[in-house]
Amino acid sequence: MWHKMKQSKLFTKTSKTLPKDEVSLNSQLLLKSGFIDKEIAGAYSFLPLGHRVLNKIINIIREEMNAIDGQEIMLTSLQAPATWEPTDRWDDEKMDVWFKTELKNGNQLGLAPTHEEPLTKLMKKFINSYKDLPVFAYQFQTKFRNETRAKSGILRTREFIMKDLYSFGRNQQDLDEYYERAKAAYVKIFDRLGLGKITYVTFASGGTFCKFSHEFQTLCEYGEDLIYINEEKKIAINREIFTDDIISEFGLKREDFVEKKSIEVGNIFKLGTKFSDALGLHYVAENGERFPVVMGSYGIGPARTMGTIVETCNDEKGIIWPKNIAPYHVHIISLGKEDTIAAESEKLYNLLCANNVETLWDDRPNVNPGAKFADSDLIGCPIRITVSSKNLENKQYEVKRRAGGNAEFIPQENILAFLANELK
RNA sequence: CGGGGCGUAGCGCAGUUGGUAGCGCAUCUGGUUUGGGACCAGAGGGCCGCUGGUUCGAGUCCAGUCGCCCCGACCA
Repeated sequence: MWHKMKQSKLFTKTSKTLPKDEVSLNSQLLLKSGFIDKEIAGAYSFLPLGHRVLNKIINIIREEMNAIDGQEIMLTSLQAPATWEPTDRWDDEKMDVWFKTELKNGNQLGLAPTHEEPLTKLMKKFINSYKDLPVFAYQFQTKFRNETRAKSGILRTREFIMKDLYSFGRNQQDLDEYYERAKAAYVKIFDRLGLGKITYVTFASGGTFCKFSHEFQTLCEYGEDLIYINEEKKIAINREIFTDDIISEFGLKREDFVEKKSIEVGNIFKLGTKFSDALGLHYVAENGERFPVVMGSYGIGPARTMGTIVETCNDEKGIIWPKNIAPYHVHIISLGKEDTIAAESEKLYNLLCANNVETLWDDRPNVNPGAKFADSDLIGCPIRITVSSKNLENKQYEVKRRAGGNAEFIPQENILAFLANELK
């Protein structure tokens, strides 16, 4: 990953105005700051700053998936009907979000909205014996869903990257064990992304093979989900299963819960043998008997998570990125046209870059201080360092945290130590 | 998919009873500025979403259509 950027070379620009019909805060802030661009309703492009943030989110998720023995793959989006017919999900009545097209020869083709079927089919080529199990595969891959109504900026789009991991085990115990590992990994991920304190693991509707699935719901007034929280017992329940029967299973009453709006940022689900039965994914056990593989699926939407972070981490001036996913750690602001300012700024820029501090340098010569500060607040890097003649005279750098607080004046020779402590 | 709103320069908007399109921001040139989105002077930029109709004449009136946003329904 590139660690440095001069703002004069950054092709995107910030904007003072917005398309009037952009209402969601995440799209307003991300469009204004030049992180993303809207192509059509429900389809956004990621520009240099936005792409960096998205990749940082992806990398954190990747590290945690690798830590629970996930093997990264990438499946194709192009899907033939035959793969989906065994589960009856080619039918538009059953799966109403298909984008369908056809080949030159007239054969039908769909753009995958999810990947259980093709991956189950793929695994038939590699899973034969109990010795091949358990196995875990995941990908960061583009999903296409023909939503009737795209909305809420990058929170609900028709094309989006999804991290989907699938587990393949010998039996329910394999599945249950891995499910708990995945749940713990998800908790860690949202913690590292800066959403830990406001993200709840909720009980959600299950399916044929288990009573509940779990969702990771981040509290947010702009969210489209409703969850019910009991802080005492650390229980949260999705609206769709918040019924008297289920509430009583937890030994609680309706009034023991607080209703909150939230955004679904992750979902883990026990699939059981639904797909392995339908597509014929079996293994031979030690005693020679054949069994269907027991599966689970585990999803996170990195772009939706990015939008959620913007929705929850901002002030009236712009975005306040958590340090782990900020596009750059430090934003250097050079004030004044003097040669010494430019030279001293460049010295600092090179020093930080050489020490792996990701740095954006506002080196634009003819931009007024007010505009530079406003841009810096909007873009939202965690640390701003102002280089001006006033500070240079005192051999200091002026440092300000985007999250708040007053500026601090750090002796020049201490700047690396200060940043190392600040960014650890 | 139902309901509502909106399409005029890159963005925000104005456009009178129908008479041949304008303002601010942004951009370009020159100059003056430089600690919280500067100022002056000049310049470029338009299929008025699209198609059809009414009319001597349509950004404006009528019909259709496409697109965008919001609410709802839907949403492993």
